[in-house]
Amino acid sequence: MPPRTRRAASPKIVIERDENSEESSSDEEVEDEQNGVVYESEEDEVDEPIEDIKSREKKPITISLKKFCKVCKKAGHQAGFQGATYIDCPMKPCFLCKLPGHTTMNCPHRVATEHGVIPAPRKSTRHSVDYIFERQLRPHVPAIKPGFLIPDQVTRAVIRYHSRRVTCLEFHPTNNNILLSGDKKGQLGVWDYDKVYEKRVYTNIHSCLLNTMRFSSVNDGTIFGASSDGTISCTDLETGISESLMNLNPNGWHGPSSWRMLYGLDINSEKGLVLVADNFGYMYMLDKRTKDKIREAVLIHKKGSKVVGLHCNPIQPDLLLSCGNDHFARLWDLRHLEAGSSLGNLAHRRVVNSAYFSPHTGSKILTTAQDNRIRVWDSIYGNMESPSREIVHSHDFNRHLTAFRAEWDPKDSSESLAVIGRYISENYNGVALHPIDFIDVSTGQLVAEVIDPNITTISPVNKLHPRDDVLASGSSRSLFIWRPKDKAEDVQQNDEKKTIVFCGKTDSKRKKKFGGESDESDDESFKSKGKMSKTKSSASKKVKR
DNA sequence: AGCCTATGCAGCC
DNA sequence: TGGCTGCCCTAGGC
Repeated sequence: MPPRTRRAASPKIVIERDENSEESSSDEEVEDEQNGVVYESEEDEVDEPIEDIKSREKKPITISLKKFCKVCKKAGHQAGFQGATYIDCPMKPCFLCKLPGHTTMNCPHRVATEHGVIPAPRKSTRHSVDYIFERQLRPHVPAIKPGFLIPDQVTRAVIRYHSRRVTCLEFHPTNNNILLSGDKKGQLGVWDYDKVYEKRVYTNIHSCLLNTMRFSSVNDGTIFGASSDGTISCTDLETGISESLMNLNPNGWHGPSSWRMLYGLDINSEKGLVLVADNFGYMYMLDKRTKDKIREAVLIHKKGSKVVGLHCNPIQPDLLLSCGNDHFARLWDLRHLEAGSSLGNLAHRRVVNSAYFSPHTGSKILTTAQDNRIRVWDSIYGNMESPSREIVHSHDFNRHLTAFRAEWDPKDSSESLAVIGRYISENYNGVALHPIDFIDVSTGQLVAEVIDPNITTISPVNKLHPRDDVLASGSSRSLFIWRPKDKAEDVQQNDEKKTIVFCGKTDSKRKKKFGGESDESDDESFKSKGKMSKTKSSASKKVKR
C-alpha cells in the first residue's frame, strides 16, 4: 500500500477529543469535499509522530474522508446520482431485473428504445439467445397500435392537494370530470378538474390510509372505502357525510399484532355485496344495503398475510380475484367460497401489489408484483400454471411510496394497453424524471412514456378514464390530469387554460417551477392560478421509435 | 442546505 | 413461528 500523507487525495475530518475540547482548534483541518467518511485506523497512527505520545493524547482524532460506495460501503466505486443519471453499485444485482452480473445501465431489459420493458420468456421455452433476436427484431416491428391515444400532456393539476401522499384514485362513474382521491391520512378528495377550483377534501372519514375506493353501480352519489383504520366507509360525495359499514378494531389500539387493516375492496353489484380483505388473510362479505355481514370471515390468503387486492370479474361477478403478500394471486368462486377452495393460484416471486381482470371480457389477468415484473395471463380458461408473459418493469417496493399497480385502459377494446408509473428515473436533458409508462401487455412493448418536466416526484398511482382520453396520476401529495397533446391544445384554444392550482404551504420556488403566478400568499390555493408556459409543457415525451 | 422521519417487507437467526 | 435488523433512485418538514 502506498504511503499516505496528511494531505493526500483522501480528505480528512478532525474530531475533537472529549477531555480537552478547548485545546483542539481543528477548523482549518476540516475539509468538506466529502463523499463519505472512512476511518483510517492503524495507518493513521503510523502517520502520527510516534515520538510524541504524550502530546498525541491531546491531539485530535483524525478521520480521513475518501470515496466509497454508499450502497456496499466498499471503496473503488460510487453509487448514486451523477447529475441526473443514477449509477448503480456494481456489487448489487441489477436494480431493474434483479439478476446479478450487470447493472441497470447495461441491463438487457433496458435497451434504448424500450427503457426496461421487454417480454420475459414464456415459461422455459426461451433463453437468452431469444432476447438477442428479440432486440434485433424489435425496432422493425411497428410499435404503436393505431388505436392508442396517449394522454401525454398535463392540462390540470392540484399541487399539494392532499396533506400526505396519494394512495388511490377513482373516476366518478357517470360525472366525467370528477376525480376522487384518497391519501395516507385517510382523507378523501373530490375534485372537478374541469372547474379546477371546485375541490374538497373530507378529513374525518378515516384516521389512516384510505387504501381502496370503489363506486357502487346502483348509487353513484356514494363511494365505498377500505382503510388501514379497519373500517369500511360509505361516503356521500355531496355532503361528505360518511357512515361506517364495519369496524374491525372496535376496542381500539392494542398493539400492531391485533390491529386489523383493510386493503382490498370491491363491489359485487349482482349480489349487492361489499367485499373487503384485511392484513391477516381474511375476506369479509357485507350486504351493501343492510350492512350485515353475510357470513363469517374467510381465510383467502396465507394466515397472517396482507390481502391487498380484490377484483370481481366484470362478466361473471361471482368470479373473484385476490392478491396479497403471500406472493399469490388467487381465483375464487364466490358461490363456493371456503378457505383453500380457490380455483387457481397464480404464483409470483414476490408480493403481488395488484391483480385485475381485463375490463371487457374479463378473461385476461394483469398483475403487478414486487419483483419488478408485470405478468399477464391471456386467458383464465386456459393454462394458469404460468403467466403468458412477464414484463420486466421498474416499480420497486419502497415503504415510503404507494405501491405501484399496473392498470388496464378501460377504453381499449383489445384489452392490451396498461398504464403504470416507473420507479427508476431517466435523465431527460439533465433532469431526473420518473415517467408514467404505457405498456402494450399483449407484446410487452413500451408504447409511450410520459413525463412533465415539472413533475420530479414518482407517480405510483395512475388511473385511466373510463370514457375520455384522460389519465389521472397521483404523485406524492399532488394530482395531475393528462390529455393527449392534440386534445390538450384544443383545450387551450378553447381558452380553458392549462391550470395549476396550489394548495397548502407552497414556496415561491415551486410556484415558479410550475409556472404559477408569483402569488406569495402561502396557504390559499384559490388565488394562484397560473398557466404553464408552452416551452415547459411541451417537453412531454413519447418513446422514440 | 442538511438532517430527520414515516414506515413495509425480507431475510436472518 | 417470532423477533429483530437493514434497506438502492422518497418527500417533505424543520
